[in-house]
Amino acid sequence: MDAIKPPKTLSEQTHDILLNAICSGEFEPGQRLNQDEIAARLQVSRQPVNSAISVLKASGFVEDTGRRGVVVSQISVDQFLSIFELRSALEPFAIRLAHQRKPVDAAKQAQDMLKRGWNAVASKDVSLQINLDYEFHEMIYGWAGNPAIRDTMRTNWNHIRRSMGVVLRRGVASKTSWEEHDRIIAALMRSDVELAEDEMRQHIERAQEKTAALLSEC
Amino acid sequence: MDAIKPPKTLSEQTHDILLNAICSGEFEPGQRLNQDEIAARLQVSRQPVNSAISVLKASGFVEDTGRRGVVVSQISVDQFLSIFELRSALEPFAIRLAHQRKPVDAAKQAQDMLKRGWNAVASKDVSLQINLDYEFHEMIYGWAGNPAIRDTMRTNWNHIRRSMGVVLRRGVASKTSWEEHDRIIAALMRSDVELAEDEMRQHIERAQEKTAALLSEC
DNA sequence: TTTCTGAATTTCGTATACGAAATACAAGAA
DNA sequence: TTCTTGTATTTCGTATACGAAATTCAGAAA
Repeated sequence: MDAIKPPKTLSEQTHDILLNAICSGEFEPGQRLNQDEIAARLQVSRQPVNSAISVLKASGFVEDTGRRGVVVSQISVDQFLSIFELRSALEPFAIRLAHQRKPVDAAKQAQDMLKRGWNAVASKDVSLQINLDYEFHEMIYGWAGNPAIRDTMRTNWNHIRRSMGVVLRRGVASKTSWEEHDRIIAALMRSDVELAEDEMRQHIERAQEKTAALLSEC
Repeated sequence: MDAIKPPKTLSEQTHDILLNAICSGEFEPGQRLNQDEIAARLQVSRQPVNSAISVLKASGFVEDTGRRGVVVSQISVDQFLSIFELRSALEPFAIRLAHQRKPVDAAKQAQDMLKRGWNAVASKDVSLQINLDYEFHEMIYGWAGNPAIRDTMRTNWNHIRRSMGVVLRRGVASKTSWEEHDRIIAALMRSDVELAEDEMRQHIERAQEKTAALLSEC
């Protein structure tokens, strides 16, 4: 029997809500975070808000102004590119590990995942597409059996989400993205690691190019 | 003229002190963190302590017991191995980037760094050796010009420090480690990227083997 | 003796209070 | 008018207060 977990604290809930607001684009880069205002809106005292902001500051989603309070961090194109550069090394590596360690029901998981992805593309629901894109990659990290890779990418993903939202909202088709996911899985299931790694590398590079072009526009 | 920076808040100072206590091994894995006790010892109220602990929890250095308060996270051998697996992909990649982007005074920086490293080996000062080992690798990340890699490794490094302390305190010579650093720099300065990458890969693997063996002993 | 039970204690999360520093703004000087 | 300067307001960080939940432990029941 599982132990009963205590429910999330107000501080944690506040953190999650703020993080999501930032990553979904609801709070724009540069926007000031006023503790009183947030506390009032969430119907809590300033204490959990202050605590949540400390965590956000430590993970780089907000930054000190040097003056009063914090603002949502800017999405710098350089930072974005550096994350994709990191991914271009890590994700093919994860594919290699996944090939060695993937569970027996990997094919089944993959089919399910891809199906949900294509449904999202059909539905034109942008935020669902972003979430499923992450879920796809996290599935691979899971197969790779390396928690350090998963944690690293989880943090970076939130930074990417902020940029992706901008891009996808501008109507860039995520159809090609899921075609690439299809091919990655196909190669992996055929145990053609070299090809799977290469498809992944290209997938990342294409996503980077598409996004960077749009980011530098605005 | 540079702007005057506000001094670190008590919350941030408390966080830094606790993080260091955890990573240096002063606080052992499993040890309970009592907010009142810490507050009294640091001569602050519980508020900054609570805030600091929230940040430590988010970054995985402490974990909820499900009961009351938090404890220092266990150093799991699996987690340790996964970080080194991550490094084995990232660090050679960083070398490749560093080769392309290193600054003109890289050779000078490297000589200085290596000299300080060898002095530390001679001095037998364990914590200095650990710090300089990190500084060496961070120098490479700096040359690589990729902030995402640097941030990723900075977080993971604190987890590594906890394990390294155990190993180095048991008298494992860090002499070989600096010999390897020497060879990495030599290859990089000769622009032999393939060799430099390979030396780095081996450096990581050897460090992993040494540490893992000792970790599983205790 | 050992096991159970519930009151006392501890210790957390959160609310509220307070002082300090920054911003906003109005009134006077140029 | 525009610039300066002193004051009121805002808003942060931190201290303190308080209620709730978990732990501890003394005393009763077995």
